[in-house]
Amino acid sequence: MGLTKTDLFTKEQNELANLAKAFAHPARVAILQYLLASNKCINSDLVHELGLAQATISQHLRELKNVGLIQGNIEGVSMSYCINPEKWQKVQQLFNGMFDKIQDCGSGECC
Amino acid sequence: MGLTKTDLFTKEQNELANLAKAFAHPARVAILQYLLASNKCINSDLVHELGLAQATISQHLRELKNVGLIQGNIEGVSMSYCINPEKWQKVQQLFNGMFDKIQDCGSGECC
DNA sequence: TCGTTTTATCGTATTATTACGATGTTTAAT
DNA sequence: ATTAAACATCGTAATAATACGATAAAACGA
Repeated sequence: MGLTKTDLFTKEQNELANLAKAFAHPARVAILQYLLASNKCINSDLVHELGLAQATISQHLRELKNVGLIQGNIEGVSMSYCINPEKWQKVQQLFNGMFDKIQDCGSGECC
Repeated sequence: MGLTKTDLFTKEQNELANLAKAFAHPARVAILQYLLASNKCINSDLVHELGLAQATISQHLRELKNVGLIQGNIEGVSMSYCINPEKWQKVQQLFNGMFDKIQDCGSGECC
């Protein structure tokens, strides 16, 4: 127990869940918002911006990179991160594909 | 340690993260998809549908209910669940508010 | 009333996540 | 060559999440 039974679910369900997991921490949301706002990609002055330890930020960045939401480029001494636009679009489509499936239920309650 | 420092982040960031957490498990994604497809709200024949134990399904349903994504109505012996349309719309807006902030970066790489 | 069905909750074992200090590596500047 | 700055990774402590058996409560039918 304590282990998610991924084999019970479809590829899409697991994929969606994994992507959602990337958004499921306020620090990662903050990092993504920071990247969205600054376009010009950033490294970890996120440490100063967010108030978390350097190792912690690095860990969150790795998770975002592992699901493909961001990408990193070496830039001299520092590591420059930015949103991966292709993946970002895919994520948007995947989530909206689910969001849009809601059916109109007249006025008020559905059940 | 091991405890998320919510006080470091904005209300919106924490809210988005909490909602994302609801989507961050394939069983909950599957439950939501099932509800979206059947509109006519369901109880736990999700147990047979998903292959998880009754207690586990109940736990996932409670989490979805706690964030407001679904609502439950007593219907005789059973409990009938359905999507909460108002919340669903809010979630969609919250996520798209973030998704849409991506800036066009010409062709190819952004950084 | 008695038994059945449905579901919520509790207790608990297992695994995952979060956070950070310490350490090592790489790059640039002096 | 030394020093400093920027990161990633390791190790680890603390906490959260996942899954399920067991149990209890509520509603209905026989």
